[in-house]
This record gives sequence, C-alpha cells and structure tokens, in this order.
Amino acid sequence: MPDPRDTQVIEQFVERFAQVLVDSGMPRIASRIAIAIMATDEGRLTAAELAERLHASPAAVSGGVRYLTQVGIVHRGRERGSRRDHFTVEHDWLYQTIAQRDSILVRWSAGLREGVQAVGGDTPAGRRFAESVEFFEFLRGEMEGVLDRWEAHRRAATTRA
Amino acid sequence: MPDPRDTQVIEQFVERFAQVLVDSGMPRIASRIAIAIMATDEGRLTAAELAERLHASPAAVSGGVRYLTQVGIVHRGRERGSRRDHFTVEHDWLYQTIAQRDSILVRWSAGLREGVQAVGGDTPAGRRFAESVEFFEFLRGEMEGVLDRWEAHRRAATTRA
DNA sequence: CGCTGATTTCACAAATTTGTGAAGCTTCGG
DNA sequence: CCGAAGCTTCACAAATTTGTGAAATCAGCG
Repeated sequence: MPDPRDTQVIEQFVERFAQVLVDSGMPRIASRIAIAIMATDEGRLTAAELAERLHASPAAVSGGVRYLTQVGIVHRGRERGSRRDHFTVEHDWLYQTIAQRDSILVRWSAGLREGVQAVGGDTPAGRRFAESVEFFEFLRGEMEGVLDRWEAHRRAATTRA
Repeated sequence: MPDPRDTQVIEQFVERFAQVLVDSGMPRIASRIAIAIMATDEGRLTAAELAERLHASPAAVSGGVRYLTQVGIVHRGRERGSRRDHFTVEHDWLYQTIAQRDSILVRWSAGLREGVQAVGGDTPAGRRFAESVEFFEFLRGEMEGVLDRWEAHRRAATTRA
C-alpha cells in the first residue's frame, strides 16, 4: 500500500478543485489530471495510474495529457527501460496560468480598440470604449508590477528559509 | 435613419468582441447583448431592437437579458406609457467584471487550502499546495491595491478634464 | 525481428449548451 | 373590460463538448 493516506478524501478533493478550474475555463479531464498529479508526494503519475485514480479511460487520459503538454503544464517522461510514460506538473503551473491571464487583458484591450474604430472615436459610444481601453491598459501595466513583487516576495522567503 | 454609421462594421465588431468574452466564460447571447447596447450612442436598446440587430429570436434576447440583469450588468427600464422595455448597461461593467475576478482567486485559494488538508500539511504534496495558497493570497491583496490605484488614476483624470 | 505491454487514434455515444417557434401571460390604451 | 403589443416560458432541435471502446501504432526485450 504505497499511499497510507485516505485516498477517498484526496479523490474527493481532486474532483472538487477540478470543478473550480473547469469553471475558470480549463477542460475537465485536464484539470483532474493536473490536480491528481499535484496531489501525489512524488509529483508524478503514470498514464495507467491516472486512468485508475480518475476512473477514466486510457483514451481520455491520453487526450488530457496531450492538451496539458501542449500548454506546457505537464511534462512527459519515461524511465529508461520502461514502457510506461509518467507525467509531472510544472511546480509553478498555477502561477503560470495566472500570469498568462495577462494575454486575455490584451485581447479585451484590442477588442475594445476595434470598438472605438467601429463606432467612431468622436461619438459617445466611441468615448465609452476608449475609457475601457484605458482601464485595460492600466491593468496590464499593473500586472507586471504585481508579478515582480511576488517574485521578490518569494525570493526573500526562500532565501530566509 | 437613426444611425448614419456603418452598421455592417459595428455588427461585425459586436460579433468579434462577443467571441472574446465568450472565451472568457460569458454566455454567447449575453455577450452580444451587452456589447450591442454599449455600441449605441444612447447606451440603450429595446428588446425588439436587440432581436433585430443580433438576428436573434425574442426568446433568446429574453434569456440573455435575464442573465445580464441577474449578474447586475444591465438594467431594465420602461418609459411610462410604453409597453417596450429598454435595457442599459452599467457604464463600468467591464471594470466590475474584472473586479469580480477577485472572487475566483478566493475560490482557487480556498480549493488549494482544502488540498493541504486532504493530503496532510506535513507532506511534500501538502507543502506544494501551501505554497500556492500563499501565492493566491498575495495576489488577492495586490488586487485591492491595483483597483485603488485605478480609482485614483481615473479620479485625477476626470478632475483634470 | 517478432512478441507484448502501453499509448494513441478514430468513430461513435452521452450529456450539455444554445437558440427557436409557438403558446401563454401581462399590461397599456381605448 | 377588451384588443393587441410585447415579453416570457416551454418543449424541442441543432451544435458542441466529453468521454468510451476497439483497433492501430509504437517501443522495449528476448
């Protein structure tokens, strides 16, 4: 019995937190996979283990990890002499995910800018869109600062430890 | 002809930007409605006008505005002596939407905290979750500051104007 | 080199989401 | 009160999304 802890509780947690991520836009299987891996002490699971723990088919696991590797959240590995792949998650994948939210700010901003063009910059509607553009530009600038401060914060903490 | 501008261009913009919002999790019709209203100089449209401009059924419009009023993005109004409802969007609904992202940070944070409990705080996995909790708590604190600075920024700009 | 276990791919089934048409309800004007 | 405009509700159809089983493909080992 390699895991003396209450797998029941962990399984329930995985499902609950996965739902939170799903609500934030991540595909269901992908969320479950990422969290299941993160919840192991070794930080790694094989495809078969994932299928078992998630009660999902190998096909579903395959699709999920394909997505996750493409967006750079998990990495595929294989022990030499083994036929089993194992997967690990980036230790800071949640951080990365948030950092990439930055790109949605860019999309909103660009979209609104199109709006100014579409309705004309010298119209009430145009001015309304322009205001929003300003807000998103501001946000984007601030985001950088926030992440920098986090880096500093974390560096300070780990150095101290 | 109440709108001398190129409705073709505006319509296209509405659809494009709506897709951006959809990708961020807002229902399709709701996105289209909110943007269509925002793109008018008066900042208001009747249900019938919405149905026409969006090439959607009255039923779809009805469902969309129900959602939007529930989340507080649009308001329903009626001229006295008219049978037509008209809808307006909050001038700062995009700001509000971003501000409410704060609540997803809370959910992530809470979810991760559950994770610490589930796997045990004195395990490698537990420590991993705890680190992430710290990050999200940090973010939440920063978010407040950012929005405050925006308020100050905007107040300064409007005062100056 | 072929055997075998592991993973991926493909066609399809189940579940969700989204929008429609038609009927029903509400409310204003006479 | 009655007629009709306008909105909402309901049952259903179309389109998407998600996951499955089974066959195909790939990789290590003898």
